[in-house]
Amino acid sequence: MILEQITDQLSDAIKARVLTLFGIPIDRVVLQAPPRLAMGDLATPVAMELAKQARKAPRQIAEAIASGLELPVAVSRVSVEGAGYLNFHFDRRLFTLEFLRAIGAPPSATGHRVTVEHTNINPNKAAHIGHLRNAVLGDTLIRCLVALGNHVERQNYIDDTGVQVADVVVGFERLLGEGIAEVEKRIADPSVRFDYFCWDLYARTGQHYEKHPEAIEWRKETLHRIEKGEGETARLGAIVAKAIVTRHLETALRLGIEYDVLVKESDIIRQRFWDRAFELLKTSGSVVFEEEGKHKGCWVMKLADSAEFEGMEEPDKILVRSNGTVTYVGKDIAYQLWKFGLIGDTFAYREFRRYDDGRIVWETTSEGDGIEGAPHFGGAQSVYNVIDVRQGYLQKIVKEGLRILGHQTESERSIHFSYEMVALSPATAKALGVDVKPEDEQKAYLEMSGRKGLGVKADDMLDELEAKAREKISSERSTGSEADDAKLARQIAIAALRYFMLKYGRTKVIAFDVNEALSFEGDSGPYLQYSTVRVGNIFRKMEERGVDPMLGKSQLDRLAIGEELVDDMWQIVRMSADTDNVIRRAVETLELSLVTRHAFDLAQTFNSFYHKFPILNEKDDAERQRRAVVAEVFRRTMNQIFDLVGIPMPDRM
RNA sequence: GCGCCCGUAGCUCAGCUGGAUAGAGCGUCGGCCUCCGGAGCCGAAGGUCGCAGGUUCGAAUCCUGCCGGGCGCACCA
Repeated sequence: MILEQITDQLSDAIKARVLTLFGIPIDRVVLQAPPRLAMGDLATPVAMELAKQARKAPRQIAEAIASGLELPVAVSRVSVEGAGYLNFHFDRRLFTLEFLRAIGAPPSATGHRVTVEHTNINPNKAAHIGHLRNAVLGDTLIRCLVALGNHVERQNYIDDTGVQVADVVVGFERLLGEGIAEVEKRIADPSVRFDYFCWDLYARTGQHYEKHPEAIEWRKETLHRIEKGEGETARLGAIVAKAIVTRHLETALRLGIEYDVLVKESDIIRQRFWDRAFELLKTSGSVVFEEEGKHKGCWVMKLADSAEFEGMEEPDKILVRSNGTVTYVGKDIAYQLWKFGLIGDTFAYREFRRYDDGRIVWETTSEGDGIEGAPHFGGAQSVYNVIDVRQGYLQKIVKEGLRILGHQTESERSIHFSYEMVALSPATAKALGVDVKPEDEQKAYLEMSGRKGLGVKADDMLDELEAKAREKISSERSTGSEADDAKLARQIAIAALRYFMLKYGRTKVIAFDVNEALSFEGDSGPYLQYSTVRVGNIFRKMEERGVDPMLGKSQLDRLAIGEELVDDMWQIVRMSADTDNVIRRAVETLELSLVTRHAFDLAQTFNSFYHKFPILNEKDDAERQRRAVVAEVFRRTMNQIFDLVGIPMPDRM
C-alpha cells in the first residue's frame, strides 16, 4: 500500500519534471527495485530512454531531473548511478513503521462480481494429482481475487451426462451385472472407497472395449439413456455421479478448497438453458443447419469469417449432432451465457452438503425439489475458467459464441485460465507398477490416463505426505498429543502439496515425481511454514520472559528503534512491502507461481537474518527492538501470503 | 498442413511490461548445533541462456528463420 503510494507520487513527479525540462511528455515511468540494495529502493532508467530525444548524455539528464525533484515523505534522497539510472533511497525507519501499521489491512471492495469455475472433475472415478493442479490453481486464484477486493463466486461444473460416467455405468451393469441396489450397497459400505472402486472399474471397462470393440455399442446406448434422464440406467448414472462428487468435495476439503455451487450438465439441458441459447444462436445467423455435406443434419457454428480461426482446415464446429443431441461446446456456450446473466437464472437449487461452519454448497436440480430461499447464482462481470491448455480451442469457440451473439464485453471478459497438464515421470510410473515400454523409457514424462487407470490418486498422495510428516514428527518432535501431531502432519501435507502445484509456471508440464513432491526441504511449502513458526517461537519466549515486544498498534508511535535499519534487516521489510504488487501481477498474468516464488525468496532472506541476528539474547534494547520489528514484519507478511495460497499456519513444527 | 506451448548449471526450475555482475532448489564437495529448534545457515565447484540473423545505447527477454520436444485442430469431453 505505502509502496504503491510512493511509486505513484514519484512517477507523477518525474513526468512533470521531464515535461518542464525537456518538453517531452512520457506516459509510463518504469520504477523497479535495483539489483542490489546498496543502489537504493526504487530505480528508473528514464534518463537513458530520453537520451536520444533530448540530445544529451543520460547522466546529465538524470542529474537535471534529480535536482529539484519533489520527493515523497518516506523517500529520503535520490542519486544518479551507473550509466544514468535515477535511484531513490527510502527513509527506512519511517517506511517500516508505516508499513507495519498497514500489513493485512482488508482490501477496499471493488464491487466487481467475478465467477471462477474450476475443478470440474468427471464424476466417474477418484481424483488424481492432475485434477489437483486445477483445483489448487483455481482456489488460489479465488483467494487472490478476493484479496484484491472482488466478490467471487466459486463454481464447480459437473459433467454428469458424459461418456465417462456412461462407461462406469456400463461397468456396473454389463461387466458386473449390478443394478441400483448393489451399487447403493457399495456406496454405503465404509470398507470400500467408492471412488477408488470406480477408478478400477472404469479402467476395466476401457480394457473391455479394446478387446471387444463391439461393446462400444453399450456405451452409446447407456449414454443415450443417461442424456434422456429416463429409466434405471439414468438413475444409476445419477447415483454414481453424486457419490463420486461427494468424494471429490471431501478430497478438495482436505486441501481447504470449498465451493459455492455445483452446476450439473444435465440441468443445463433439462432447465431449457440450451433451448434458449440455441434460439439466440440461430437468430445470430452464424449457426446454421447443414442440408448436405459431411455435416448433413447437424447445426454448426461457422467460424470461417472470424479472424481468430483463420487458416483452419475445418472452420465449422458442430453444436447439435444429426441425432439431435447437443455437443459439449454447445452446452458450454449456454453455461457461459448463464454465468454472465445473459439468459437469466431459472436454475433451481438444492443443498448438496454443508461445511463445518454451516455454509452450504448448492447444486442445481431439475427434480422439482429446489429450495425457495436459495441464493441467486450467475450474473458475473468477469469469468475465469480454469481448464487445462488442451481445451484451449474449445474455450476459444465459447468466447466466439458470446461474440457472435453481440456480447463483445463479456466475450473479452471470458478468461481461459490455461495451464499445462500433470504427467508422470518414468520413475514414478514404474513405482506405480506400470510396465513402462522401452520406447517410453527415453521420454521426459508419461501422460496420465483415467481410461487406463494410470495415475497418482489425490488422496493417496495426501496420505503419503501425511504419513511422511507424521513419521518425522514422532521421531523428532512429538508433543505427546496424538491429535496435535496428526493435525500438524495434515497441515504440513497441505503446504507441501499446494506449494508443489503452484511453484511451477502454468505453461510448464509437471513431470510428477513422487520424491520431489514429498520433499519438505528447500523450495517447498513446509520450508515456509518452518521459517514462520520460528518467528512465532521467539515472540512466545518473549512473552514467557515477560518482555513486551511493543508491537501493538497503539505502541508503534513510541517504538524506539533508534537509527536506521541495516541492509540485512531493511531487505526483509522492502521485500515484504512488495507483496501487494506481486499479488496484482500474479492475477494480471495468471501466473500464481509469482506468489510462491516471492514467499520463498522472502523466507530465504529472513532465515539468513535469523541466523545472523539473534533477538532474544541481544542486550541492547534499541537493537533488539529493531530486530523484533523486522521479525514481526516478516511474520505478518507470511501470514498474509499463507491465506493467499491456502497454506495453513502451524503454531509449532 | 495450421495454431499454441517448452528449450537457461548434472537434474527440476526462476529471471516481471528490454536495463546494472544470469539466480534458486535438488545433487556433489567443504564448514556450522554449550548460542531464539539443523525441516535451518555459510561457502565451493558448475552456464556457447537450443542455433543463426535482425531491432536497440543495451537482448535470456522483442522480431524473423531454422533445429529438437510436447499439445491441440472429432457428429469425445
